[in-house]
Amino acid sequence: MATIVHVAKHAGVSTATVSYVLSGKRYVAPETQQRVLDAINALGFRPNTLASGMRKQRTHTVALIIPDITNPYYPMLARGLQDALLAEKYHVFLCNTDAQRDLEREWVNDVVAAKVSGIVLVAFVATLDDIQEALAAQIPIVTLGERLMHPEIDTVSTDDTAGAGVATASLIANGHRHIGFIGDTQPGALEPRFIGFVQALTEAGLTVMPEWCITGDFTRAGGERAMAHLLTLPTPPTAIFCANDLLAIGAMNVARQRGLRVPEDVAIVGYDDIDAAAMVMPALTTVLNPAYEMGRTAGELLLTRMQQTYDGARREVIVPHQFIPRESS
Amino acid sequence: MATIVHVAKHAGVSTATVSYVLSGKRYVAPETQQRVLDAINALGFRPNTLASGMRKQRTHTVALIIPDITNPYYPMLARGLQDALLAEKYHVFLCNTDAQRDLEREWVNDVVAAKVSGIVLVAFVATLDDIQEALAAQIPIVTLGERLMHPEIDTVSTDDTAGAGVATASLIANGHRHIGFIGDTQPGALEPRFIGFVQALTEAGLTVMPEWCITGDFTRAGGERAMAHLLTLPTPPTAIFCANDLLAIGAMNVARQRGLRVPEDVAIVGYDDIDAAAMVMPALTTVLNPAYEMGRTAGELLLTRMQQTYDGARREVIVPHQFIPRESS
DNA sequence: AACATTGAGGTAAACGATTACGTTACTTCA
DNA sequence: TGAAGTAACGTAATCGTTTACCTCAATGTT
Repeated sequence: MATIVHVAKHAGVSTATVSYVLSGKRYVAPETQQRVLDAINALGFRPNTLASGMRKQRTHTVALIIPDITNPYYPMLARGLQDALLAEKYHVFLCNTDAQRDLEREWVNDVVAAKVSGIVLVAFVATLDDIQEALAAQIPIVTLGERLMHPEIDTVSTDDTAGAGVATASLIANGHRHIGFIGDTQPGALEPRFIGFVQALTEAGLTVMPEWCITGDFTRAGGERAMAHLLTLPTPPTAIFCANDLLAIGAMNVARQRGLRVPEDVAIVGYDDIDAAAMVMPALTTVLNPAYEMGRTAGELLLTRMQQTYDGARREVIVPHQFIPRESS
Repeated sequence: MATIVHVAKHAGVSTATVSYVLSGKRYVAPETQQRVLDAINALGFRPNTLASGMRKQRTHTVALIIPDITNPYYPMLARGLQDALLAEKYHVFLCNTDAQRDLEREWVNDVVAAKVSGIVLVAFVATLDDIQEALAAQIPIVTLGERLMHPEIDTVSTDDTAGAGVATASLIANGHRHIGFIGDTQPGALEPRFIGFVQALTEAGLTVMPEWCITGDFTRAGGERAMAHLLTLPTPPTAIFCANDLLAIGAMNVARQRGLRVPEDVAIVGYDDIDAAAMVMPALTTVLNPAYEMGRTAGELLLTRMQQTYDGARREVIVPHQFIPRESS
């Protein structure tokens, strides 16, 4: 493999000059530049990123730390991030934490040691304490969601409360008065969707019925169980807002198995707009969780920090949600 | 940040000794070992992977080069790979090629320059010529699918021909005699599924009707178009084998919109078992394309090469498919 | 003519771990 | 008792770039 030394020899200049024509960090006479470029081509030289990373203590790599790439939400996020970074040729490191705190912490420390140039973190349980090393190493971080607040951490998030509000309001606008909820009612990452649901009902002058608000575990099976339970009630709701599409699809399947028509007998709205949402019948009304857009935005924020074109105060960008009416409501 | 020099000073030994207790590559007296370990803890030392990579010309990182992480098949693959590599603490680099040849080539060269320890490649269009640099650099490669044959490249694949055969045979066993195909009938990555289809029909003494074999473009819309076309035929098939689930779901949706019952009026079988397959109604009969298993296997093969516990001849492992009967057939 | 300035590019010290060679102090045994 | 062997560890070159300092010649200034 040709190194910068070989190139320098071949072009009759010093290694410094080669390095400078590559980086453009100082003026090099046009003819000299050409000689160097020719030498590079002739030898098929490729800079050794390791050596360069070692010197600069940065690797032109971004770590994407997420719970699980297998969750249909994250591939989109990953793609958005990559597309944003592509132009500047950053690579991306993929880290699955399974939403476990020790793994989240471990990965952060790991990628700090690996001298990544930036980190995109989807933290489910980590606290500021867990990312101390990254902060100390001055590595730019962007978090998704609002769990981690810090003056030097940019965050991109969605206004899930508003999204859930719009979804619920659409049910109300369709004439429903008995509206249930399947999802997480406890403080946590998905709580805003419950809050938006409650707000929409309250604003419409409707009361929230606790027995219609079921905690499911965000899987299709969870949705099935929750729906089965709701249908045992003397007066089940006529419409249900589910905190994600998996729950909604599970609920819908159970409803139809019991002979109920969707949306005539029971209307169902989901959240996220996963692939399957458009494929089921009836197609699921839902709220698009703009994963791609969030990934891209995170990448853009990160880029400005990594390239030092911005180093001001914390930024928070909120990517708009989008209501997607289909057939299930 | 503490370096190995600090640790050495703190423990009163040389850097060599520190390095050796870390790697275990030569005997160090137990008490000395303990002193070093204590120093490491006291200083919070973490080896600089860049420095080590530079010296060893390997980075303990594996590149996963795939067309598109957004395609629901690949996240599973990625996870399988990661899980296999986790124990040995290899990282994974994610590279999307969009199945474009120049990108495939570019990424291979890129990760070679980045001195990855291994490559998992899902090549759609690349030829041996495109991965020349990786071969020259002696970097272990595992390819998925049988496109790239080379004495030093292990490959893991599935027997799609057999899988398609089983799926088609199940249709025949159910009494169908008029069986159609939606997918790719041309030489290419998914051709084996067509071949398996043809073989199954032939073995059962049935003839393949060209007008029932439609080329779709592997999306749901493609499936819809193909099915719409089939239904214009004077005698449409009573069963259809689709080369992937997206096609099958599209086909199924169109059939039901036209008032046909699935599977009574037309039976449908897909391939891959994507998430949505279990969620649609009726749930789709399909063949599991064992992405996770393939990723894990690829990881295992790679590990043996990277750790030099194997350096023999080319290995090819075929991960078994699995027929998943559900409601659509 | 003496000095300052500018343009172009060279020198060599980092960066932090690995490892091929040594070295030193004990044992062992003829 | 001295040569050979061994246990335990140290020295310093090396990997390939980057970049803080220099250097040198040519030009400009008074």
